[in-house]
Amino acid sequence: MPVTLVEVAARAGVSPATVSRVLNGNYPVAESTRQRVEEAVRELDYVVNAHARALLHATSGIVGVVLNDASDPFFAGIARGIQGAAAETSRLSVICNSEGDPEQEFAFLDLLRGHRADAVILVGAAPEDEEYRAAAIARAKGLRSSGTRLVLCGRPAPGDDAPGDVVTIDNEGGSIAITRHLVELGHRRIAYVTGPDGRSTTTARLAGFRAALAEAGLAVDENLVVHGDFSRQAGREAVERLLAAGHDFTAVLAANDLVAAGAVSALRAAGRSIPDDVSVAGYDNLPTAVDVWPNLTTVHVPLEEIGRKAVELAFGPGNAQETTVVTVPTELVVRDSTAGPATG
Amino acid sequence: MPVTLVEVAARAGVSPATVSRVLNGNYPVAESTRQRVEEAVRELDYVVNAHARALLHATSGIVGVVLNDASDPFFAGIARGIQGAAAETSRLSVICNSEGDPEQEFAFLDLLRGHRADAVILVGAAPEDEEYRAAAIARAKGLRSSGTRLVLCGRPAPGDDAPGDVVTIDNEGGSIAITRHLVELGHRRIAYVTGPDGRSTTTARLAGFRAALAEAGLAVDENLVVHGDFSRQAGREAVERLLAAGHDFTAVLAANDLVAAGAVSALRAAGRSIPDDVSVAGYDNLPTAVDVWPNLTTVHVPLEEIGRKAVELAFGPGNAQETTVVTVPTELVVRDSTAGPATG
DNA sequence: CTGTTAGCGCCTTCAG
DNA sequence: CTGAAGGCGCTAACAG
Repeated sequence: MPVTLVEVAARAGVSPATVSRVLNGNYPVAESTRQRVEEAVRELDYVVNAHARALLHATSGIVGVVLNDASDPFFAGIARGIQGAAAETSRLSVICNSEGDPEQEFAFLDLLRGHRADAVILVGAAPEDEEYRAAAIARAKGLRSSGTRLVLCGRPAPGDDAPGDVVTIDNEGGSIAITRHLVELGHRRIAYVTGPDGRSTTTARLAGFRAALAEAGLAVDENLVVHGDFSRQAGREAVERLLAAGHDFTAVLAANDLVAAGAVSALRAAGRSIPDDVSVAGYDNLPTAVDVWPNLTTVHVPLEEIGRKAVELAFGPGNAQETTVVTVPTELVVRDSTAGPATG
Repeated sequence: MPVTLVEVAARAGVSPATVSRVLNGNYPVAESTRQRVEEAVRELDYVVNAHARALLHATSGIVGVVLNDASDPFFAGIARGIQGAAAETSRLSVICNSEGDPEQEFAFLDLLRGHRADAVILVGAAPEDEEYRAAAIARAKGLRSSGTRLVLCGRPAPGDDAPGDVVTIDNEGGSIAITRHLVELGHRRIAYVTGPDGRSTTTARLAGFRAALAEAGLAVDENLVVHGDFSRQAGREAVERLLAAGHDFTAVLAANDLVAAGAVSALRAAGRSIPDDVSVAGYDNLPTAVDVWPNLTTVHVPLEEIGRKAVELAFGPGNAQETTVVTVPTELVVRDSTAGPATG
């Protein structure tokens, strides 16, 4: 049904080859011919068929972004950076929500491979089990053999031999910084509401927490370490459980700002004032961190920059076999939700 | 570079057609042959070329989503609904951020047309000027002539003759409801921080505000109507300006929850307590509405449902010339940020 | 049940 | 500078 190049050629009274040359502009065409063709294009409202073109070039101009959930501000921030950078190379970004389900993730990877994506950027923490790792490596190899570049974003490489560049976040460093901040304020009993178990991000942030406490000569009370996912609700429920169990703590460190926001509601509902009774700290410095009252102390993660970096790696010069690993730094942001513990 | 169907055929010792039949499964093939083919596919790690396929079918299995900014929770919510519904019809969603720039929006529309998208869903308020309208209608016709379905989401149809189904939000109704709520609480001097000027959503919500006040026999003080965009910062700045100008008001109605969150910070910074000194109400019932303290009274907009509806319309039976318009209802959600004005 | 043939829409030689 | 021809990878007839 759509207009084809042949029809344009007929209308302009030239051969299809000439139309193609005008369209691509990379070949000499007489000015008068060009004008006639351009007019025909306009009159017929012709748009080239991207598939026919992709079939010839074995490339598609699309960048696949596979992430858990684009409505989560963490992923949204990275996706935003990717889109911006991809658009600058005039490529279309395709965002795919895997809902954190490895099966869906792999399905999207195959789909994207079928579409001959120029690059696929896989965003977010990875499951840490062996089976997943093996499958991920296989997928990575498959993508490369199809000529699709792969960049991992916010997760470590699945293995040394796996192809694909990597943009990781200094999660452990940020976690150390914010834990130190609490310790320096005088907190000794700090609750930690982590992300989902067995995910690389969770592990790294938790490791930072433990490292900072160890450094200060403080023991970790395992009763105060609660698992959840990266949602408000998880934060709320975790703190409710902690409170119900009668555990004693003067600060809550959360896996991210959403969790922290949930923690804040739970504490407030229990009549604890923040930061006077309990300090709360988040992670990621999501936009909502300043909606929460008091504004959250958190760790800034340069989300958009991470996305841009990923695109840079995908299409940068290091187009070869080597895999580049970039680690973006994080930075402590002190706001109003943390203070010294109540004396006594 | 990628493996082709012909190579698979050679490996399995059959003809390309047979491989195709195995792959598509819609044609009888001997069990033994099928197994040999499947093995070859596995060994070679073959994935069909989606472009070659699309070239035959004149369809691509992709749904284009064009919106201002996927990291904005309003758009993220709708996009989420679209993705879910599109996935159920095993179609890939392509999200494109236009940054609210009509030119980019049109560029994406053309791009998507070139990719022979099965449908394009255009999300968000539209500029209200004539020039844009004309261009939008032209694009809509172009898409239809290429066999791409168009659905408008959160905006009215550009014209009676423009093709494309529409999912609109009852913005005016929601605005009336929340304004009435404030009036019933006893507020008489209500500030309104609107969205960007000349956008359909802004106009509808403002109209609702005016209608509800008129209904109550109240005059609108134009000094209290301030324009901004749909951001926290706009909310903060608008309220700062209102305060600086010494205007007197007992409630702030915001264009959306982000703006309301900004308004809350500005008020708090000025030492006003909410809702005791000033009531604040938002719109959209974004996730962050419950991060703000006090939790925001707002108007619920069923974002995901809107997205799902849009996909339904795109691929539903009403596949014909007619354009369907669906208006989704909104609902008042009363939380803690609104109360009666301080007496005196 | 399986192979052969033609062609989707475009671009890229190769001639003219 | 322009046209004709072949083929990218796949599938839908048409034979067998």
